[in-house]
Amino acid sequence: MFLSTSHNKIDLKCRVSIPASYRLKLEKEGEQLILFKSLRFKCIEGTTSNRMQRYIDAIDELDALSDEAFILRMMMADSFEMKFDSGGRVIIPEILINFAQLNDKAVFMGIGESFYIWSPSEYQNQYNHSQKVLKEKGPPKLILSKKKILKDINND
Amino acid sequence: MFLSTSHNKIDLKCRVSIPASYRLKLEKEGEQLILFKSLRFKCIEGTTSNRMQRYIDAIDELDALSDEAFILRMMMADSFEMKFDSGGRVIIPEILINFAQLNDKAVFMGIGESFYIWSPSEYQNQYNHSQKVLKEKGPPKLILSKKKILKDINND
DNA sequence: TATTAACCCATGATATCCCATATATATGTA
DNA sequence: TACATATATATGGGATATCATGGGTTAATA
Repeated sequence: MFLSTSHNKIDLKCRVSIPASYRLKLEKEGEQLILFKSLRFKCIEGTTSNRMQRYIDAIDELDALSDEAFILRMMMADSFEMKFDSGGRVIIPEILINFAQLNDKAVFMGIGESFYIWSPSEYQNQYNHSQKVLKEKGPPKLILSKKKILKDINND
Repeated sequence: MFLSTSHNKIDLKCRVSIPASYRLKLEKEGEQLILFKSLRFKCIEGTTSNRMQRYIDAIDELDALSDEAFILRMMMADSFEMKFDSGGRVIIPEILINFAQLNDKAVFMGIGESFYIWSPSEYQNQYNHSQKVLKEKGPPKLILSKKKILKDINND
């Protein structure tokens, strides 16, 4: 799983170290790293090639002319397979740098099956927002049982 | 997987570089590159010979006189097996150039199992449309199929 | 013979590789 | 606890390879 948060530097060649724990997960599973534009936030999302393959499979199951299929195709087009150098770094494509408005610092935020890469300021915004929601609404109820998760999924 | 987007030049000899990452995928799988008229959009579609073979197989399973079979056969008729030069370029057949209204620039858009080749202006239209849909409808709530997510949950 | 594809080599930009160094984390010892 | 040492991780920079592109020469075709 991709967990924990770290702040790494982006150098002049647009290289950035992927946190070692993330690399370890990828290596253990023999997976490639895919980076793409988040559909939800102004950040880059990272995940495994295996998971990306499942998005691709999902395209074939949709009406090819539907909006969903369209958005999925665009997501593929904004995705990149990363190569690591010997120091565990990747070069972030310019398109993604611009999209997430990254400069010289990147905040890695592990969220389980994938992770986000934020600019420090955008990360701070999101963090503040979540703290505010937490204060106003209280902590979310954790749904741990499978039965409840299934129910949620089927009610969406 | 065919991923990411790149804008390459079409030279006076109608040669264009196929993005290196696409070539790598084809090479790794020992596949030929097939180009054909998209059935849905005003663009060229590229895929592997293997996937094209599956289209061909699918025709045999259809009613031989059906419209579907007819359309698929038309697609075959306008399909071309590409040969690479030493620099990783192909010569795009004139029929396809005209169909997609290509001029001196081609936009390669990877969508997983295949990729599109657009004229810059048509690509821009498609891109704008997807951004509009994304803004209006938000990201698809559940992109992965329920079946697969249930499977994930039960495997955890 | 005219046209076009196939093949060859050149070039600038940029990614990749390699090695050195700094920083951080963990471990051992007093 | 405090400090020293070891290990792993992150970062910097220069050499090398690869990519996209241009252009010329030969081979096929019709």
